Amino acid sequence: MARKVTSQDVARKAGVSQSAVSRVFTRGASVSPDMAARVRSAADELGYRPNALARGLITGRSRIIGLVVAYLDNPFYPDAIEKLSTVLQAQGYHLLIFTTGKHGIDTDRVISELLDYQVDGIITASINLSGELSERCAAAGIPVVLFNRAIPGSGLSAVTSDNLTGGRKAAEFLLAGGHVRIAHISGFMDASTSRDRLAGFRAALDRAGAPLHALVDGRYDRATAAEAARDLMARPDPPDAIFVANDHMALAVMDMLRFDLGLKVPQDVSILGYDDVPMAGWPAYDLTTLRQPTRRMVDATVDELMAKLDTPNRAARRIEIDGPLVVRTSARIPEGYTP
Amino acid sequence: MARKVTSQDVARKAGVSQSAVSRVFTRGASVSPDMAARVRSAADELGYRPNALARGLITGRSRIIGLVVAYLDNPFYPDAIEKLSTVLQAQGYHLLIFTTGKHGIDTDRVISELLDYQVDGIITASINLSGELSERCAAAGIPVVLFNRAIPGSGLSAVTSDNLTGGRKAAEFLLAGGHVRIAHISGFMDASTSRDRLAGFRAALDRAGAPLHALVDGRYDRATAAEAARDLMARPDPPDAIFVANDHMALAVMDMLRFDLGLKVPQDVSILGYDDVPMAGWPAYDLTTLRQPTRRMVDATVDELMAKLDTPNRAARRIEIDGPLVVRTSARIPEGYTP
DNA sequence: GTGTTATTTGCATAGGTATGCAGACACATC
DNA sequence: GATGTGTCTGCATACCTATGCAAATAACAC
Repeated sequence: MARKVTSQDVARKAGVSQSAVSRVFTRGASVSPDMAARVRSAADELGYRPNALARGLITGRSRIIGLVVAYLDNPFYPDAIEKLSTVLQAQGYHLLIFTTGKHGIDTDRVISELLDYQVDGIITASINLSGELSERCAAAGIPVVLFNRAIPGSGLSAVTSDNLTGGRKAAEFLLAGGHVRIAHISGFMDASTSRDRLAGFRAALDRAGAPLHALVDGRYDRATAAEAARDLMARPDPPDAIFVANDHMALAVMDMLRFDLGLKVPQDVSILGYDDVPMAGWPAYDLTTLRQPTRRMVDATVDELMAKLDTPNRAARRIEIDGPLVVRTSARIPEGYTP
Repeated sequence: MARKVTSQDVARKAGVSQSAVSRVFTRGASVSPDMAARVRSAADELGYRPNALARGLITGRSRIIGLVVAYLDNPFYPDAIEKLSTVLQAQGYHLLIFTTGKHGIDTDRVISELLDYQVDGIITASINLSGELSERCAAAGIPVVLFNRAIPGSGLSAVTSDNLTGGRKAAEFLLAGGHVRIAHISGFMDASTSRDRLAGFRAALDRAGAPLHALVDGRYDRATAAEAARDLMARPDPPDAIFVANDHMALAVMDMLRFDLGLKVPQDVSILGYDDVPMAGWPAYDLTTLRQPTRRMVDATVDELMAKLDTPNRAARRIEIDGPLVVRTSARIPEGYTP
């Protein structure tokens, strides 16, 4: 186990001071070309690289971003995380993962650990951290950006798709398709995402004078959503269309309808999802769904985080990114429909 | 932005030395109950927690594990990562993510960054890091465990399922089912995982005197695998069974067979996968597959890493975990089959 | 009382880097 | 030659915590 090579070692070898070595590796510092060359050659020879921990300690910037995530079984998140990591990496930041477990237990402990590592910023995904998150992070001066969720009144920046509009588009598409008993399987109601999708959906139905035929909470969980679908179809007046709050549940619903209940999609029931995860495009499902533009959401998240890092007291921003309805075959297509 | 509260502040407030504060937060250090109480109360009041960076700097242990990952679109990985993170978190470690991109570009840069952060250990997943990884990490004294891949002769510990046996079980099941033209769509051959699955598969066929009817490289990629399947079926003598090297590809193959070619699974072709990802159990696919026991693989990975942390010059271990064949309906079930 | 051992505490330093400050130097200007 | 301007460089210190060492205290036996 070779002893770690430090800037001292390099300095000695190059016959300069430790400060000089440091300056060579700090961009924006004043160094003569001659010295830079000497130092770099010595550093290469010894295999020296600055210690990120020591650097973070003194600069007060760790270049670590905490990512808090509850679960990864909805494939929307792995995709987003991969992109997040790549984009941040290109800017010299890295993601430190914190998992809260499905039921958001131990939020308190997670936040503490997050702060222990002196993270420069925090991104949360698939998660609802209570008010204490915002307070403690604000107290520590750490910027937070919520990804795919918003907490109104929390003073935290948030990036989502335009869920209200998405909900509206869903309703309009189903109405145009001539559906009359339109149901919704929602995500849990503590999530702004669920509330907004429902609100937009409901508003558009109202505007058309159509009732929301039924509303069930699917809790963003496959099993729950499948049960909800079974219950809906067992009613005396089953729906002829179901808007499901995300693809992950929508696929479970389709499985339930087709394989357990022997129904045809979309002939018997139209299904609409939300997210456009890769599987939605697979022929076995071919799910009509509202796309969340992951790429743009990720870029916006990182931009917002970087902006907050540069400008500490910047006001929180609420960023909503519009995504298209991706028409496939799981929902009846209105006559003469053009996108 | 509140100034950071340090052990000095706590010491002052509690009327003790900084060392005392440190000792209270270092388990195994000698402190009187009286002082511990005083310090803790002062710390709570000020909201003090030890700075992990400073601590890492002096102890030489950052409690950060680097996770190197190429891609997350195969759902086997998000699942594993979530579990890895949870298990490590319980032991006071956290995962710092490094993505290499699909084509393993920039491996060199990734390793450098990894070392910059003074990670205590490294776990790689879905990735083939060349010999330089092992060399540089060995030089720096950082333990490495490969997850779901092995590099023979590299001297690195590796945890996989028992791929040889898995391949064998696949062949035996297909043979018992009476198949005679048995093909394989493999992963890329740089991966030990692919090679072992194929080797086990081939060995069992040989032993039974059956030929491997066809072999194509699917590169662990959906599109490539689907094309491979199309090509196979376009031959004058198409296979009656295909063993696909992972579920991710197997599902694409099933889609291709059923929706593009109008074939029936398993009546026209039997399909076998590998992994048992959640989707394999969904009724739309109901894929017969070899389970990789994620939970046990993750536990073994973490155990091995911790062991290497405790015993620096420990010999590398190669851990293979047996998983069952999960029989569903995508492959013909042999007469009188019992598991 | 002395002596012995165990426990607790503070002092001082180390760990690896960044940076304010002042000195050194070169060069130009008058 | 004196003064000013600008560029480099080294010194010394700070960031925050852990820990070896020695001093102080306590506990105990005789």
